[in-house]
Amino acid sequence: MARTTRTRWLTDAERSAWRNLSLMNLQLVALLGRELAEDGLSYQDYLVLAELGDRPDGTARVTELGRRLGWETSRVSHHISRMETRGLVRRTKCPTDQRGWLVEATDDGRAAIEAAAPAHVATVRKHFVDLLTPEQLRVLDEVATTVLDNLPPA
Amino acid sequence: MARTTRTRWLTDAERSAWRNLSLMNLQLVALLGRELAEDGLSYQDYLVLAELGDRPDGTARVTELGRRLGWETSRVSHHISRMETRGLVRRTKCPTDQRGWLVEATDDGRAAIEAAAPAHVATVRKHFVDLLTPEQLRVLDEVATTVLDNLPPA
DNA sequence: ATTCAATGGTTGAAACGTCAACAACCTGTC
DNA sequence: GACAGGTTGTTGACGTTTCAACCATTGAAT
Repeated sequence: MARTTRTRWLTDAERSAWRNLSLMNLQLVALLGRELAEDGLSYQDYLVLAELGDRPDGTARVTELGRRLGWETSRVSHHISRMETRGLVRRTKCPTDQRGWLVEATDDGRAAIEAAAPAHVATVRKHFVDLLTPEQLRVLDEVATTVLDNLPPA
Repeated sequence: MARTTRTRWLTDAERSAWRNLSLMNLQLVALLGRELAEDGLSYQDYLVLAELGDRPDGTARVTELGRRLGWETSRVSHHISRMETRGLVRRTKCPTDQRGWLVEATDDGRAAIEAAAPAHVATVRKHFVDLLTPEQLRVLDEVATTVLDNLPPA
């Protein structure tokens, strides 16, 4: 920003919105994580397994997982390694690109997310979705999309 | 949830809202963190220093900091220790409760956040606040407050 | 005064995330 | 076909976060 421009500080309403939204996210994720722990999964495990489950062939490239989850590639790689150690997922060489790997859930992985999903979804409903009107949900999605579309390319 | 109740899965709109909101938060925090790194602070450092700066006497109890930031006490303790090592904050025994500590920013800490704040706020504006209408911000705050108020006590 | 549950905070170990460096492969161009 | 530059993913080091165990102090009840 230009040195000569005086900083436009945030108004109380602006600060409050950003702060409360962050706090909300933090607390919800923490809650969901504690819940999932009872089923032997972390929230991150759940996200990965859910993403794999969404795909027609049940596999995803490492980079693609990263893009979907908003994780750096390195983070994906480390996390997949840990999940692999625990027998939740498996890596196979990508047939069409020799640099790449396909990640897929093992039977144990599929069983784990199937066991955890109902309680997880129920919690998302109880503490988030069902507290809001369709209109509020629409605005949230709209806002998030707007912000995401305006992020710097990197 | 009752075993007999069939799971009400999320609709696409509900999934999208939750997913995009989380993604938005993740990306914004990452962006702000990279920004602040140029001024030698992490996003977490910034939050702590900002919170201290908000207080009339410039001090806060460890637990109080945790409540405001949504951090577990242990996390606060560890983080304050690291910041103390770097000379950004200082602990003093709480005069009214011998168990407690008061955290306060050092001169270096105050200088650091003052140096970082303008660019930080500008980024929050550019990539969040200024992209949204007052009405959208109002809904965000309203939603976050609703959700936070309905969290389980723990 | 003594006990006892609750609170405030710290610690160490383990899981997690980021960063920079790197190796392997792909793609286009000459 | 060889080179240049970009892409894919891994690794190790290091900082961060969680979890459980723990100690000291407080406040309330007896």
